[in-house]
Amino acid sequence: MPEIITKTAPNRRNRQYEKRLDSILKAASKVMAEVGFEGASVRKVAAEAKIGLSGIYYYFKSKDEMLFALQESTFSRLADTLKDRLKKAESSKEKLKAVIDNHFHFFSEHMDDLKVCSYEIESLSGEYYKEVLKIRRRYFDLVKEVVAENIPTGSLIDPDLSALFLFGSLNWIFMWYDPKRNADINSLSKQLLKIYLEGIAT
Amino acid sequence: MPEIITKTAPNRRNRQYEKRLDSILKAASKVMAEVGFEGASVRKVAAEAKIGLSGIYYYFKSKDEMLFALQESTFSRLADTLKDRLKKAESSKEKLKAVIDNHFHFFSEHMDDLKVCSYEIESLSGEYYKEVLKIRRRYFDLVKEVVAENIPTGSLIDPDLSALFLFGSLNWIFMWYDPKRNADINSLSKQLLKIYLEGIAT
DNA sequence: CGATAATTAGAACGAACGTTCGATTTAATT
DNA sequence: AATTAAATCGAACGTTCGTTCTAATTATCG
Repeated sequence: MPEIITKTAPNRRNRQYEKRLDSILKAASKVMAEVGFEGASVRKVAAEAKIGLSGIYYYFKSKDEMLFALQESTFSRLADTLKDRLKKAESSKEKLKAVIDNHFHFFSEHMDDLKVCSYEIESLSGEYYKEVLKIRRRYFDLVKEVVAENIPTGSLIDPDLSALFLFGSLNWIFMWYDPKRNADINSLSKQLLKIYLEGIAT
Repeated sequence: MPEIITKTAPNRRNRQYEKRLDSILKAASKVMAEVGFEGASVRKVAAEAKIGLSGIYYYFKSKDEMLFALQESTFSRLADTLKDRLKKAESSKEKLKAVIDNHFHFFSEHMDDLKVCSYEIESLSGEYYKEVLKIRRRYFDLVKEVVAENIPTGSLIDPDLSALFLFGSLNWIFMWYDPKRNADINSLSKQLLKIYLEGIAT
């Protein structure tokens, strides 16, 4: 039963600590996005981060904690940028556009991070798992509310289901998106918004 | 560079061979769905299949081949049931309903198989990877055609993108579906069809 | 039953795994 | 420059990994 307390650096004299930690997380997300959490050995992550194997354990007490830190950091950033965008949106439709835009843009800028977050929840267990679930839940509720606003009153459409289907379209992008081949993100975003609001048959 | 030739059983006198092979594939999909391909050790699969560790290698020459066989078998069945349903459909809309129904029903009956197929493509490499890609491509094209039929002429909607978004909604179900909590499959299917055709805002 | 082939089991291989530890190097403070 | 703490390193630990043997078992056929 791991404790989840953000390691508070004790008055560090060397200011490189945070940067090093970030660079390890970046390496971790790159390796894990490529070969999955189980396949991402601590040795590979260490090599990618240009640090010794044991050096990793100066920053994380276990491989699990590393994944947890990565997920927490990523989801926090994703939710923060969404909240910012939502503030600026003035209609329900604009809010929905903000959700889709934010997700796709965040994806295009942090593919590895988001991929790991999307596919490696079940690799966590115990307290780590529960905590990440809570963070995800908050993000989901945020989106669900926006979705609900776009469903006319009296409609038979279920907001929960709709939001889940939307998440599917948003996250499945990992399976096919190729920066070289595919259209720009804004075009993707526009198309999904149109389909999700009006359907393909209109 | 592995050869991909379906092992032709040489006039077996013991008819248990096929059943044993199926039981191993079933065990493999169960374990892999739970802990992923990397996490699914051959020992765990063997234990689940109630066979000795080395017994596995009588049926498969490597762990990779096991995953390949599982994916090939699953996708073949999925595509076959879809083709059957499409034959019976009489309108474009009914065809689309067939696609969604088929996918969700296949999911509910073979969750483990489909989960592994959805998330473990990249675990394959070389010839195995290429071959599975071809099979997936065929299935995708099948669906894309149905999607395209449902897009009015002159519409700005891109069939490829639409199909990909649909696949997202269909496959993301792994992330949230709980047989105990969620509504029945038919209800899910209906909702997605409605949303996908008409949007949430109508 | 005896022969033959199909199937399983057990032990072993080197390699890679996550983690720990003590020693060493680097940087900041006096 | 000396001291102290932060940061890194290399070696080693016990396990587990995928795979390969050879021997034993089982089922089928003459």
